[in-house]
Amino acid sequence: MPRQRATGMVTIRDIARESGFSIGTVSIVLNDAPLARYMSPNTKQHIKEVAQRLGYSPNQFARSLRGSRSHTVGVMVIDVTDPFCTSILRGIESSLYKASYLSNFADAQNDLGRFERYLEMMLERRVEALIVIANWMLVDITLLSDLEKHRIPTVIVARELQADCVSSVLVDNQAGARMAIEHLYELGHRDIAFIRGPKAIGDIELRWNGIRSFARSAHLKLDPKLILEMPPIVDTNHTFEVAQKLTEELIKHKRHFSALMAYDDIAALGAMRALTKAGLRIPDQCSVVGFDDVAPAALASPPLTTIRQPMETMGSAAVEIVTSAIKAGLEKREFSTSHRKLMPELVVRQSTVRPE
Amino acid sequence: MPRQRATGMVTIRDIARESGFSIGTVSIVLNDAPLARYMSPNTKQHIKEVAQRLGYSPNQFARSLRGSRSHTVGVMVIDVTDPFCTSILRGIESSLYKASYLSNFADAQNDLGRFERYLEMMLERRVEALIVIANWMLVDITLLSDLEKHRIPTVIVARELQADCVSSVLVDNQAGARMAIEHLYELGHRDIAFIRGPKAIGDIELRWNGIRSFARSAHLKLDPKLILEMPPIVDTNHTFEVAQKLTEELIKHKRHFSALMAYDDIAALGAMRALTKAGLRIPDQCSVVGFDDVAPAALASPPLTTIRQPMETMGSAAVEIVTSAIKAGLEKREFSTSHRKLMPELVVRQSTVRPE
DNA sequence: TCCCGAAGTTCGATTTAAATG
DNA sequence: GCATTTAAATCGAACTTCGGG
Repeated sequence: MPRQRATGMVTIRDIARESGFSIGTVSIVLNDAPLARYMSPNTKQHIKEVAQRLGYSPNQFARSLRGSRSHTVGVMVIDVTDPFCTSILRGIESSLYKASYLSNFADAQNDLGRFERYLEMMLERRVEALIVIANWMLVDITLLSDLEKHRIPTVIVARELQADCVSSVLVDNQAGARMAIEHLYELGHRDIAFIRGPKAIGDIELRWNGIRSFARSAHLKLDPKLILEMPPIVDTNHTFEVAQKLTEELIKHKRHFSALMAYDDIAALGAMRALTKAGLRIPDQCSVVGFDDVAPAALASPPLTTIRQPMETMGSAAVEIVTSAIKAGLEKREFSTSHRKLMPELVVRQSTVRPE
Repeated sequence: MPRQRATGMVTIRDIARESGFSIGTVSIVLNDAPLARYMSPNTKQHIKEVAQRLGYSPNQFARSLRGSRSHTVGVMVIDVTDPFCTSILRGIESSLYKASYLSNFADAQNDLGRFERYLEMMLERRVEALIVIANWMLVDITLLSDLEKHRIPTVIVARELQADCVSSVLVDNQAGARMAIEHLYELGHRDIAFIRGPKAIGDIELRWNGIRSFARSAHLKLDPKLILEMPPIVDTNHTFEVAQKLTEELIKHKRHFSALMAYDDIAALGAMRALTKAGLRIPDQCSVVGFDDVAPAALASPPLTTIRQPMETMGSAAVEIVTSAIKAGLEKREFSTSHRKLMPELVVRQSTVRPE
């Protein structure tokens, strides 16, 4: 009785039978293995043709089982809905593609339970590395031990992490914030309001540090009455509304300020809404600066001046780290974790202008 | 010489050796296979303990090779950077998670070459189904034959597709457009400008049809001078600018209109920029309506009235279709492709108001 | 000895048929 | 014969070894 296969897939056996050569020969030819050097061009040509004709596509399960490589990298996004995360994702996928890796994808949806379950699933599938695109969600440390145990190279993008067994890629938040306030200062603004981000998030605190350090060096006084504090824990879905509320209060109290700087773009857009609703014209009556350069920033009216995080580059950097770690692992070399800090960039658009 | 393993993973063999039972027994116990019914509770207990202690995690490659199931679904996004696509993606991932599938992810980046290469990679990895999240990019028909050949259930989300071997999920574009214009009409608008989408995209033409059919039924005259046509092929990255330009021209020609309706949110935001720059107040001097309800729509000032596509639901529907198709395949039942059309919803925000 | 190709082993888990007390 | 357990075949590809000309 002829072999019966459940799947309609054509295997190396079929190629062998059809071409009249043995399985081994076919394997050698199709993989261009060293031994293929000694094979007659006719044989090679013929086998390749048959493979092409039958639409042969090697079974990765078999291959992976044998070689214990999956050619797959796990990519965990804390929130796919966040444009910041997706820009990084774009960079990651782009680089993975060039390196011929495919990704196992997971959207943690800001939920720690999901995060852990997905981690298990990725481990089961033997991903060769893991890239986590963070946002505000605090990533638990158990993650680290799990991965360390299995010797899977891991990178976290967009989050400062003290742990030493996980690599990281992030922007220089402090420098970025400094660039933003410096921009306002050079335009001539002295009465600047701030929306200060949630203190629970280390990265965002760094932005505040950048502001303070510039203020000190420029002898600029920061008026505490102009500093709006976001609650320590904010669901990112509410950033906009909370920022809007804070700004509305500020306006209601008739504080004077000629510019406003927010810890991220969404908060800046929330502030813009409050200003617009109050009848204030941007930028003539109030300049606004954000941080991130997320897509909606450029779509606002007026378009938002902001600090751009090189999101695609961050994604690519993460891939570079894991691919070299994988290579090192294959060659049994040691590979130490790396922590890359990239420079942001000031993008001047129409929401900032010299004060009247 | 004892067995030497490259990976540090513990296998079923280790459990067998450590527990003193055979490989088969261990497998039966750990999988709760039918035969496990006849096994002594002591044996089961013991084996499970050993597995637990050694931290056994079955090798999915081996499992998949044997069972020819990957428990993986391919998800191809034409553009991850598009917030419309990511909302659908959220729905897909959410449902896949519930069904215990993991996804192989690919971002085609609006590039047909990539699309095809990714298709190959997914085939190699034996995804059990494929979900494509479309946008404007025209998906080639070779895709279909490829998948049909391999009997992999496929769904396209957000695109009308004539082919019968691929399922589809999309919104009722015609009804949606009708809801939008009806909203303006009921507010009292009679001089309505339109930004009409690229004609090359069938779905978007349907929106225009919806408008025309309503106009006919309500005896509303559509002034050709108020109809702005997008060029037939627009890179989505330029939708905003092109829409802005068109609107600026309209304003320059001093045409009178009290409302403007765009074929999607990004175009609507482009129009809003043109209006704002011209000093026109929204909505007092001009109401604006979009389509999609993509994130930036709610963040604009004023927030945009629009037609919401149930994006997450669309993603879930796609997963439902493929999971039942997979189930049918396993049970060797026939499963016909389905084409689901979902209803959009009018979301009234502050960009529309009764005309002065 | 050189070249080409065949045969058999391995990877880890599942499952069937068979063997043990 | 029955209740338990196990050896052996299988999945598909890759690599090592071996043999014929």
